[in-house]
Amino acid sequence: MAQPKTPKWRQLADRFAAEIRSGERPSGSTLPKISDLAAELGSGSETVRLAYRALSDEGLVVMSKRGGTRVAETLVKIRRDATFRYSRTAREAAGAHGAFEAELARLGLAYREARPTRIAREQAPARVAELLGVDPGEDVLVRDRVMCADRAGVRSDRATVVQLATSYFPGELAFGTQLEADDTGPGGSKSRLADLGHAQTTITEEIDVRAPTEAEAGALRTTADRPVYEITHIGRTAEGRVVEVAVHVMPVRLWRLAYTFEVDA
Amino acid sequence: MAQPKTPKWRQLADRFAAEIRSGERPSGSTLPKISDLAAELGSGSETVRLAYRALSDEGLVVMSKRGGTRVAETLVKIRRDATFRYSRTAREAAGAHGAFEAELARLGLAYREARPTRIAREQAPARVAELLGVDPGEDVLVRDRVMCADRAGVRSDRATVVQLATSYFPGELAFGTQLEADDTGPGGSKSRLADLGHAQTTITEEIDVRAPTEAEAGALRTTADRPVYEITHIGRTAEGRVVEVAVHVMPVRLWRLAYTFEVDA
DNA sequence: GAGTGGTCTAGACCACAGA
DNA sequence: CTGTGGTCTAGACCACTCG
Repeated sequence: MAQPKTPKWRQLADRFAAEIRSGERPSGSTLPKISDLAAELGSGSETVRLAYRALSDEGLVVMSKRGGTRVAETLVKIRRDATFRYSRTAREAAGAHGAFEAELARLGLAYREARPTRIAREQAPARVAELLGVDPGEDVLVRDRVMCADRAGVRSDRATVVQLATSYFPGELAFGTQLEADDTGPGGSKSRLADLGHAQTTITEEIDVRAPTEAEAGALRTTADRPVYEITHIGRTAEGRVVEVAVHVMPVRLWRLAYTFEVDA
Repeated sequence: MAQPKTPKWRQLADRFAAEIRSGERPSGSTLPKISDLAAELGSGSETVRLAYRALSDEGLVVMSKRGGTRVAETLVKIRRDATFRYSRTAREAAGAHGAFEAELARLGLAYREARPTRIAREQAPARVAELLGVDPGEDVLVRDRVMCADRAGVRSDRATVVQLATSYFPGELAFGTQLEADDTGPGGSKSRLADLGHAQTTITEEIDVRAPTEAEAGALRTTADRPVYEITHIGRTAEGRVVEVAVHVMPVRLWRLAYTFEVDA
């Protein structure tokens, strides 16, 4: 039976993972620095780094350039439940980012945006333009957010960036409406779109995992070799018209996704 | 603005990706072998390997130990639409794996199982037992499949393993029924469960991305550093009882996922 | 500014799959 | 069996970031 040998870095990562999960290495404690551990084990530093990187991808440790490698404070991934998130009642119940904020709060984290939402009229990427059914050269409304989660009292420039979210709306529907305002009010842009007579009733989300672009890696403070989710969210009205396309990019190591739906028996 | 320098291996990967997508390097053509290219570029072999690995993760090339590195025959990922997949009509329309087979056919691939479905009465993993609401020590019905996709005329031991699928059913419902048969008939196990009065009406799927276990890496013919999707599928009856939990493990590089659902406006 | 992880080279050796 | 990719060491140098 094709059973490849377990690489040494994997074994090392598994050993540390066990120590972390057993509580032997508590949250916040520092792991040996790469060069020291390599010397101690008689391994190359690259081997140790691969082990640490695997732990980082699993969300067990956080690596930083000066601070060394530490056991993560939050050992569980953020859960994103796409189904309930988008019902109007849920959206308007607890503020604009209700479901998301509640989920973060459960992990002891606070939601924040890294900078004000960027609102612009510009061309959409080709794939988005096609989905929206607009001409590739035509301007659409773009709302672009950088979403963070901090532990209380953490300096803002050290916060964890958890998601990049860019929404696209057809100009015909959105220009000159409250969708161009900084604050879109209770329930957010989806509720305003509904108020304008373009309520989204059918949502399709496509999930892909890929390497981040250079810009994404920078914004998410991750590296080119750590994969990200790319979720393309497509909102359709009852008539089947696409009124919103949103692209969410988020590091795989921070998130777990969930979908609930009904089927005919 | 934090803009990390693009690593050399990324630049090299991007160059090849462009050449592949432009058609300059046609499907099936062989890339220079790692050691040659490294010598030609004056780089270390590891750098070239990282570039090739990134291309492989993106599904653009296939690396094999003797055959070298070739441009992939199938440049698109397999799409898995979870929503339509599970309606009874869709399931029974085109054979047991209707939606999946149709999707593969669109890519010029044929569906096959690597070995007969393994059917056993045994303990479920702790997490699954909890979801099913059975005692951790209690036996449940396990159906375990290894799913492949081949191009026509490919030797069976060379086929691409695309998914490991393990379903768990409470013994109380499943033991002694057709769910233990090799062939569960039209519509598969979900339809049989429905015939027994336990139709699934609400489906929850949780998606995670993680490193494969050693056994999974072997079965999927992938390596420990390439991530896999782990989809936990939970089927509930109208009364809210969990009657099936299935765990699907599949290489991230081969798949793209899609969900469609209705929301209240 | 100092110290950490990150990238890269150079090259030995290993393990697996294909001709 | 042979040649390919895969793993690993050793060590130089780079770049980021936190104190």
